[in-house]
Amino acid sequence: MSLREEILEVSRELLIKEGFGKMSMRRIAERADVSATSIYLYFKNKDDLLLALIEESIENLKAALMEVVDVSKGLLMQLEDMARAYISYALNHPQEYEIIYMVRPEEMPRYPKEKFMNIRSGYELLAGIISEGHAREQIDVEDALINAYTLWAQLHGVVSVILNKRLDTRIPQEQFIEQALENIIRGFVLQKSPV
Amino acid sequence: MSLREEILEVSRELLIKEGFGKMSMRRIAERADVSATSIYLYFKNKDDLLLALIEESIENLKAALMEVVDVSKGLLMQLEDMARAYISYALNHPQEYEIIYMVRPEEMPRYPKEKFMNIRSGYELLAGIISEGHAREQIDVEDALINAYTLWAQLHGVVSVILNKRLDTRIPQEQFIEQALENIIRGFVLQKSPV
DNA sequence: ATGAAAGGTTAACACTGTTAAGTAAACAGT
DNA sequence: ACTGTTTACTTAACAGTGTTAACCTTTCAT
Repeated sequence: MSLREEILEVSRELLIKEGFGKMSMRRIAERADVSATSIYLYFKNKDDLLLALIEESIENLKAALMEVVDVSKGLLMQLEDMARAYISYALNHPQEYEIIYMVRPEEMPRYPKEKFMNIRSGYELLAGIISEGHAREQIDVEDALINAYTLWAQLHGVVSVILNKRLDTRIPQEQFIEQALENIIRGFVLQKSPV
Repeated sequence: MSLREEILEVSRELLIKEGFGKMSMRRIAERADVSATSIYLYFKNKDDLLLALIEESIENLKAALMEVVDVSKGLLMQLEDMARAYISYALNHPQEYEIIYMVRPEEMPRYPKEKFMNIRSGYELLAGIISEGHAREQIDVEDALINAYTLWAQLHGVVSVILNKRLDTRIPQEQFIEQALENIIRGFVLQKSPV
């Protein structure tokens, strides 16, 4: 295993087990048994390293979504499955999920859009399914890509509130998720033109 | 103006004008013309100061929502107005909005739930309106509070995607917002039992 | 007048990301 | 076999961070 790969592995482990706050260059270096500056031989800076982790996380998230894709199932069912898979992944891998939304383009001007475009590719998967649903005339949406984004955004909001511990203690998490899913799917799917 | 108030004011100005990254204790102190350690006379630590700013921001956000409340308007219209007000506030005061979701309870164990409960009071406003709509039988929801949270979560997701610059460059922001609003409101409002 | 409290200060600790300069081993060309 | 260069790494240092301990003054109450 190359040092670059080891740094990535150690970083990810540190991130997951100890949290983002503990993921410092020196700590990573220590666990990889090299000096802190060696990291800079393989990553331009911490954001660059973070970005590599983000890309891995996006891949994992995408893989988790892909797993539940089942074209035989019909659009509505498929969307719900994906939405549930999205939420499950986020709640089961909180740190991995959260770094995806942690690094900002404006805070790392050295990395222009291209990298973030790549990151966005997760949306394409969703857009593809929506498009397919449209083609099969199960749904009537103006623009599959926009709807993929709104769906994604809504799901992100739901998991974000939970992960940020902003959910009222009076509300059971399960019930919140079910209600949110119901609202989101309904709001999306009823674009189906009345046949 | 007390030093405590001045620290808050300077912090807010620094946060808004220079961004969260530039808001360091020493910089705040410099602008308030005191030593950095003086801040600790009025705030236990940086998170405590941040929490005070968050509370102010929540108040501002709530005030912005209150402004558009118009009970003569009917539930659907009112919800849409509030949703738009929420998005507008977030986009027009990005730094103020973002710190609301920045500090985490688990990262500041010294502040237990009580403070965050207070922060949550913004949701109550929304829940109130939904309850009222329910009372007037304009809507049939099982639990107004849960629905207030799901609505809030979805709105947060929408602004979050925009503020985090995760929106695909192919998608015009305006169009994204309109589509999201449409989906969110529809998903929520069609719980109205068919009369 | 004396003691205590209020409201500040300076110095220091243990961190952080990052850069510059240096070293030691491996390799290539003549 | 002796060069010169590249590769992979290190140490030392800079400038910054949040935070604590210890120390001054000034104000105030008894």
